[in-house]
Amino acid sequence: MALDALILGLLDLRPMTGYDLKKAFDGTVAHFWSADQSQIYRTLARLEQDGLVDVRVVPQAGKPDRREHRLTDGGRARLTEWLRSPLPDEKPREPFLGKLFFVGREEDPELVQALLAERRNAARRLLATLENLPVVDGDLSARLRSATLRKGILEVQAELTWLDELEAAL
Amino acid sequence: MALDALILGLLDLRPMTGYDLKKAFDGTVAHFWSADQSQIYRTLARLEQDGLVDVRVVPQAGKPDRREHRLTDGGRARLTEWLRSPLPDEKPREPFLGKLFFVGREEDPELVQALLAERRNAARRLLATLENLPVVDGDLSARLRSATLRKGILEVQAELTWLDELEAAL
DNA sequence: CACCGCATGTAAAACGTTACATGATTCA
DNA sequence: TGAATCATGTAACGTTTTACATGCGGTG
Repeated sequence: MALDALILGLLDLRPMTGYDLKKAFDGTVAHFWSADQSQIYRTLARLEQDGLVDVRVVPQAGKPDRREHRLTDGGRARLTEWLRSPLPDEKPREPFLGKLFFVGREEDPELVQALLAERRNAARRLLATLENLPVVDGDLSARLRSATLRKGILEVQAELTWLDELEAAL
Repeated sequence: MALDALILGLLDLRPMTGYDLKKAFDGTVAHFWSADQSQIYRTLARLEQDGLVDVRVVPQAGKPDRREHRLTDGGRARLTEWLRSPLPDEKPREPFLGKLFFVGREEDPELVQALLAERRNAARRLLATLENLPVVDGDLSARLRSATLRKGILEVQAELTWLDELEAAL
């Protein structure tokens, strides 16, 4: 499962609590994956059971104890295995395009405009978010991470261009 | 659920069997949605139970009867409702970017090359598929459908460009 | 005999929503 | 002072998706 591997990958960067992971999903990797809290905690529990991570409880003053998860050797092996496995087929899921594909039947040009406008707003918000994520320049790892971000940005920009073109054509 | 709505949308174009729908998912709408057979049949059964589609059995010579599904008034209403509902948040799921994000830890430039090459092949195949899909020019509906396809094509092309750039930079 | 057209069934894995709990701290 | 937010986590329940297997009557 990809979520397993992504969690392992994040924990390989540094040990984290479930809470930390949630923030990582909402920040660093938001442009290619999302996961909600309960999903993260459940997965973490399973990874622990499977011996891929272990937990160290770190007391804090004035805050709940941190349950820090870190990779075991088995976890590192699992991550490597995933990185070397073939890519799964993509299965796109784009509700926006789904709507656009069928919205013509409503015979309502304003509805089309509204749909495009809604999407444009979402795209702009996303672009702003991505542009605020830190770009670090450094070794191979850092450059690859930046590249994933760059791809996200290019994609949103391409979408905005496409929207311009489409709105002009209608 | 979006799959419900997409099936309703397709059936609104013309009545279809589950089998026809599967082909539609693998062809016409492949660039923004995928569904497997069992999922389609199960969903059709549910839609029928809910009174959103009904079935007419059409005998054929030398082949199993066709179970043609067509929209009821309720089904059309449901489709309209979906088309007018707000867009859900996107939750990206891109295993490729996930791997790229973490693959640096393997300290293996060849592995990176292989990953990019694998992706490039997939992108090229996808581009070929999309370019072979028919583009119809006509009324609003037709133009919107072409636009979804155009977006798919632009996206893959942007990805190929990004791959060029990235490979050159490494 | 393999494949097409057409479907059914079942189980497991994955994902999401909602609610709850607790002790700081910050902000109006 | 009271409300909101942060930091951390648990739990129950429901929905979605995936994977895989099976059946049957043609046709080339």
